[in-house]
Amino acid sequence: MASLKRSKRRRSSTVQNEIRQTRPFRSTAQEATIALLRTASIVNRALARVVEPFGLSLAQYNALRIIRGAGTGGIPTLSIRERMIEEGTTITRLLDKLEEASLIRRERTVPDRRQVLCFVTDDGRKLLDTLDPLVDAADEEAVASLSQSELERFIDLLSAVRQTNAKRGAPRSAGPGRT
Amino acid sequence: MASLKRSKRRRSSTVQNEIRQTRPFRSTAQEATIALLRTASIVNRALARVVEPFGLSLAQYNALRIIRGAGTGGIPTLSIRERMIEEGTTITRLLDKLEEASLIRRERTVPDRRQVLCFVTDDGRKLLDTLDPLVDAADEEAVASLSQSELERFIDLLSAVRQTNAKRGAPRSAGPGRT
DNA sequence: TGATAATAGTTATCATAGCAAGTGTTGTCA
DNA sequence: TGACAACACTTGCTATGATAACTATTATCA
Repeated sequence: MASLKRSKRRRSSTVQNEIRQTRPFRSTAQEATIALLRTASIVNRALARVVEPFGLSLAQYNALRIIRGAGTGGIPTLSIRERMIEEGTTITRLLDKLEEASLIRRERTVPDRRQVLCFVTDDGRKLLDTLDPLVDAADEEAVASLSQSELERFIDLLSAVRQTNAKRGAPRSAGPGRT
Repeated sequence: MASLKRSKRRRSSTVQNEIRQTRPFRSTAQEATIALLRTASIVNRALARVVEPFGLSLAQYNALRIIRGAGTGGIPTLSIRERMIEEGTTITRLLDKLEEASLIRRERTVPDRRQVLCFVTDDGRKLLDTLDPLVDAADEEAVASLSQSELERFIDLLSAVRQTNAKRGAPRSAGPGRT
């Protein structure tokens, strides 16, 4: 995967060619947001196609991984939601499905009976063991056109964009939840 | 909006802090795809909130803009779909809504009665005239943390990612449809 | 200790996305 | 010219996401 030669790239944009808009983008900012959304949509579907044959949506797979990542102590429902890619999503039904499929198990906590802790089951762990290498490969493929340094630059730029938008609009929990 | 000082940024990742995963990302590629999806999700919702008060989803707004962009000649239904951010989406019902709201009008073409041309109405144009500056502002805000040169770099990187993924997975029409 | 607020989830509602199958129209070609 | 393929949507179905309202439990504090 040779890194792209784009050192002298003309500022006439590829998204514009792809979308074939009659008039040019009204601003570079607009071009960037559209490129971002479009790219994410494409990558999202590519990844979704990897896990769907196993009966999971991408969101379910991510939730399952988050639950496994929490270890033997389990993780409360809302903590999962905070860590999901889509932050606002309704987590309960997603977990219902995972529980129906015996991939996780849930139980109310002892001192605080409001909380529900989630644990991955052996079945869940087994499924993840199967899926992880496939998803890893898909991740690599998705960004295969970027060199390692481009990748890091890419991550930095994305972080910067998130940081501006995290303040207003997508409030995240403040305190450092334990993990 | 001064561009961020990140010249010597440590490679310990912000997404990782945000998502507070117990174990680190398994690869830079994984970190990048998650950062991409998460960032897009945040920006998507920020933009959606701008147009929703006007009764439009972001997808509807985009479709409406595409139709307007086609000019007085109109644009066939499937050409709209090709240019949408979400490529696979079912466009018919989306257009139904726009037509119900009198923002567009549709008619079968004369020689080829399979096609349905879409035109923006005066109401639609008026609504866009109201929305455009708001969306423009939201676009600028979404990427406000990036300098102009960072923006262009960002767009380049996104283009590169799309190009790898466009081949397999998200087949786009080949020929240059007229516009 | 009893009212009120804050937490942690759950449920309801509605709109949209994704996929697949169906319909009507045109093109191709024996 | 008649069958079959290709095209341009359209419709049905299921699942997911966004919001908001609701329930149960715990914390606060006069």
